[in-house]
Amino acid sequence: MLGSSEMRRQLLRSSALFSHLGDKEADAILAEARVVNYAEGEHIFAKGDPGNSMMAVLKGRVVISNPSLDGRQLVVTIFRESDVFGEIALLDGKERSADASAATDCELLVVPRRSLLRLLGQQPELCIELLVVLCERLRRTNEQVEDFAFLDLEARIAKTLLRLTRDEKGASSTSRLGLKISQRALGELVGGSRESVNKHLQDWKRSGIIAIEKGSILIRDIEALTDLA
Amino acid sequence: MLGSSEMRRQLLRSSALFSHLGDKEADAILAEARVVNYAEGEHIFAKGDPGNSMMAVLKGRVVISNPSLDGRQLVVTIFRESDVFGEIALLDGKERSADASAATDCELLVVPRRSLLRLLGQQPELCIELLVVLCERLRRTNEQVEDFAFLDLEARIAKTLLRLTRDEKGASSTSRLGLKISQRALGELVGGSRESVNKHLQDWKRSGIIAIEKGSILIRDIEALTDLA
DNA sequence: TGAGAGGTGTGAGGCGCTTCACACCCGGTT
DNA sequence: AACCGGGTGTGAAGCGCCTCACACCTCTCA
Repeated sequence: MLGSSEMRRQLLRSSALFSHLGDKEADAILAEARVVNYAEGEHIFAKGDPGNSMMAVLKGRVVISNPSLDGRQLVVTIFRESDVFGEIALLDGKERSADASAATDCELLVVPRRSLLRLLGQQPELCIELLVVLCERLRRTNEQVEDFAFLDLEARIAKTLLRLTRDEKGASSTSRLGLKISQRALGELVGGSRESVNKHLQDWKRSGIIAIEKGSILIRDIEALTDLA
Repeated sequence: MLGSSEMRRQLLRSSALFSHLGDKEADAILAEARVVNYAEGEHIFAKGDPGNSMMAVLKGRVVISNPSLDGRQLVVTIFRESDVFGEIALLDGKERSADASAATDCELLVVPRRSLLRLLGQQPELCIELLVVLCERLRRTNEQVEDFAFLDLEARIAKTLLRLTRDEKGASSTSRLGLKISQRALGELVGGSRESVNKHLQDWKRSGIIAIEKGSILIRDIEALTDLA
């Protein structure tokens, strides 16, 4: 469905998890995986669904979020090209632990549970690779707990602002540190209300730490932000 | 150092992670692991230390906690017999991500990094077992993030009170749901101040949900607590 | 052209939690 | 005996963040 088998292998290897795979191993996975497209805003899976597959992002952005009882959302992560997600439910066979939906139009490689489990048994390489992915995930989540426990809203906003710009501009090293995100979305990332986010941004604008233009945020003083976080 | 090799294998298999190992595999690990004792309150490792080993708890309790800049502590987990910890730093070769210290006198099996990595490559079984352990860890931590983001202090206290009693009395099914823990320690578990914890406990005492006697907490109305959480 | 939707800016009021301060009780130490 | 440290109970003051309420702006769409 996607050109020559060599091209398809390259596609697979673009994901961190599969990057070290040999041709044979790659083909084994590709034989059982499907490519699926989602439109912006579309629902991928919901917390509580049975988790019988794992996904790799080939193109676009995927938002992982947690719904609260009263309808609020906490955005836990945003995955992009070459990231893998949905491994947890797949590995332990339980329910999905969060919602996933498409932040932009996107293209996912879907690996079914049975296939991956079998491959894991056969390929220690892959298994260890997956261990590393889970470790990173765990470190990140631990840090999130810490942040909620110790940092106030201002510090959390500063921190995620810095993280977002690093992520964003990491590849395309645009000199200007701009960031296009709605304040409501920022609120869902840091676990705060839209209004509070706005107030802190205004404070920072007044102190010259950031500038706001045309719905995007420019960071003028990284030092100051780093101090706050 | 610990009797017959058969006894030592049994010891090793008492840990969830190693329970499915064959004799040969068990011996391979035992050949490279050491048993170490720590006294109550003793330091095991600190956040930031190089992480070149993994531990299995043979006896006693180990507290995993995160220090904040201003000296506060957040207790992340308490590990007990048959639990394994310290795998993260071991696997990715980075620093330890939290503090560990002995909550009671305890006995740990210490597996050095190099040994375990080699064994993982050779034993897909063990590798998958470890994946499952990490998944559980990840689910638990995700839930913690959720709790901090959505639940107020009262709900978090209720929840951990329930969890603690379940953990405690799970094995030794004492009919009475008592729990001996200082209110300060409870505060560190839920990310709140000792005073606030006290106030909620008092409220609950007045409503007959719990009783407090001789420094230990009796749960009288599990229903009510569950509702709060 | 006007209506509606979604993003932004801002003030008032209120609740939850922290910090500080202090009093009390108990067990161990000298 | 007097004393101390650690755990507990409680009130006052204050801050951070939330909710609510409302104004304004811009874009899209009929």
